[in-house]
Amino acid sequence: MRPERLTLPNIFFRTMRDVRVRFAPSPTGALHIGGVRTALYNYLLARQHKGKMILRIEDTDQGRYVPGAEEYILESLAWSGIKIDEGVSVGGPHAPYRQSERKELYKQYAQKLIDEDNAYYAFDTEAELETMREKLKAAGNDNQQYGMHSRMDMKNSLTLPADETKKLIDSGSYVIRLKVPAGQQIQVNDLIRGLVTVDSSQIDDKVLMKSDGMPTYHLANVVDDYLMKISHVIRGEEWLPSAPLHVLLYRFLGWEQDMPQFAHLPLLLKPDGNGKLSKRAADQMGFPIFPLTWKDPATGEVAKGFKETGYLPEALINFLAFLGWNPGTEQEIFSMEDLINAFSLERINKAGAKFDIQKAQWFNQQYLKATSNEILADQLIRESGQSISRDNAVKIVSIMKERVTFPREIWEQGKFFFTAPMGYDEGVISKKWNDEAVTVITAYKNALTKESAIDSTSAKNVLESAAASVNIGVGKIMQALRVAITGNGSGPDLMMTMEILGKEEVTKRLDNALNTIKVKA
RNA sequence: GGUCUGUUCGUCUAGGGGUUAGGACACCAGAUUUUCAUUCUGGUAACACGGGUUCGAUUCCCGUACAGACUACCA
Repeated sequence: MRPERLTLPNIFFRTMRDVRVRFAPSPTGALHIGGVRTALYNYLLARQHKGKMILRIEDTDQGRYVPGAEEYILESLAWSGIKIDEGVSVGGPHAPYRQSERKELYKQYAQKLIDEDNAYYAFDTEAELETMREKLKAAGNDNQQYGMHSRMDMKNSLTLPADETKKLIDSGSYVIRLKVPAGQQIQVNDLIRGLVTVDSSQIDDKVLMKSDGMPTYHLANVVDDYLMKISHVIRGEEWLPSAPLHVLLYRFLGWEQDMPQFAHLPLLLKPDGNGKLSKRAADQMGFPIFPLTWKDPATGEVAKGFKETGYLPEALINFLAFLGWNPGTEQEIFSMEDLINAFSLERINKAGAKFDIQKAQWFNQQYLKATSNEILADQLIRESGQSISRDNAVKIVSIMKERVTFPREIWEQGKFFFTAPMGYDEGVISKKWNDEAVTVITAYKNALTKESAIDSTSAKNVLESAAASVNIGVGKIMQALRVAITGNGSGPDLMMTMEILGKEEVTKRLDNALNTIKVKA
């Protein structure tokens, strides 16, 4: 039996409460593919329960703000098919949704914590903090943190006389730290991992308000989740260690009854070795890590996205959904609609998932094959820049799409549909371009000239009779014929290729091949 | 180092006290195909280790190992 992850009251609680989830990235660069998955799981839960998906921008670190990142996040989610019900760009009842614009809001909650002796002012310099850590380390202390073992040795409103404290506060340079109580077992009931218990001695007196007046993630996230009536916090596993701190904050703020449920997602790991998926790892393996192409405004460096690489959003989403979750059936192809119906937090895995780009390619191929010829034909006409009839475009696409992983490969590998070969595959020439081939192809060309037009059937019939007339099997010269027409040793159905090319073009190319390719002695 | 989390084929995973441990990707082989691809069929391949509990453990418990995350006035 699976371990019990939901207690009965929890189930009751969840069904009684409107599902409101949020995706809360910080605009410090391009959205990582793992972030897309986190957003996806949030979205799936929201849609399944007819709830709301909220996008909140966590830009409390002004130093790390990257221009364009927010727009990038919006565009990436839109491309992925993840729709935002409330948040930046769409607004909503809890606006603003950008934390920097909510700055004033957090102060009162920090003040409440101070008033109730659950937080305090601290004035230590960076150097003093460093000294403290070193001292604790030298003394053999296991955790070198600003907390119950060290706070009374530091420069803060707990240790300084009231008048000096006031002076320092008035000077404006201070932080507010949480006063973590001693000897408590803090429990987080994680929907994926079960009950996680941490001793409060392991939690340090985290900074809640920074000296620039901005809240840290911990405060802002708890305040906003409460104010925005978030029902489920679904986020990456890297947040699990700080979840007890957040529980403490909810408790001190008097919001424990309304605290959201937590679900900490397993990490996305790099394909080889260990460690979490990074841009560096992706670069090494030669696959994208961002949904859309991203140009770093600081360095000018460009990172190609999944979209630009040729991934279809539906395929990427399907693939991503299965990294850490599965429906428990043998169905693998899931549309967004299917995912919304089938998704459940209970079936999310605990262990990290390695990012297997080959599986992503397989999904892409499945979705490409399922895409209608008409849609792909329009794309082909647009992207190839060639003037071809829609009829022919549909034919090209229908024989090419089975063979490729990405749509662009249809025209990359089908160049010969538009231009006569500039050269011929050497390997095929040396093996297959012999007297027999020349005999049959010459006979074939002559027979073709007498036809008024060709389609794949007549092309084949004519070829067979031409080959029979010189007593040579068709099979022996097929590759030579292909190379004469396309320049390549392999490709889609040759008869259909000839139909698309038309009689004139085919005979022209055969002539050309007959004239230029020499039979090896 | 400390805290937390995790560990089923190479990868994503199903399963769960007695199973031939299932599927998918990848890989290999065969069939089909004029070639390559597709498609079809088949195959190789896994319960990290050690102790318990039990008639029986891959499944439950405890350890160990390994891995990861966190350990900022970053999120």
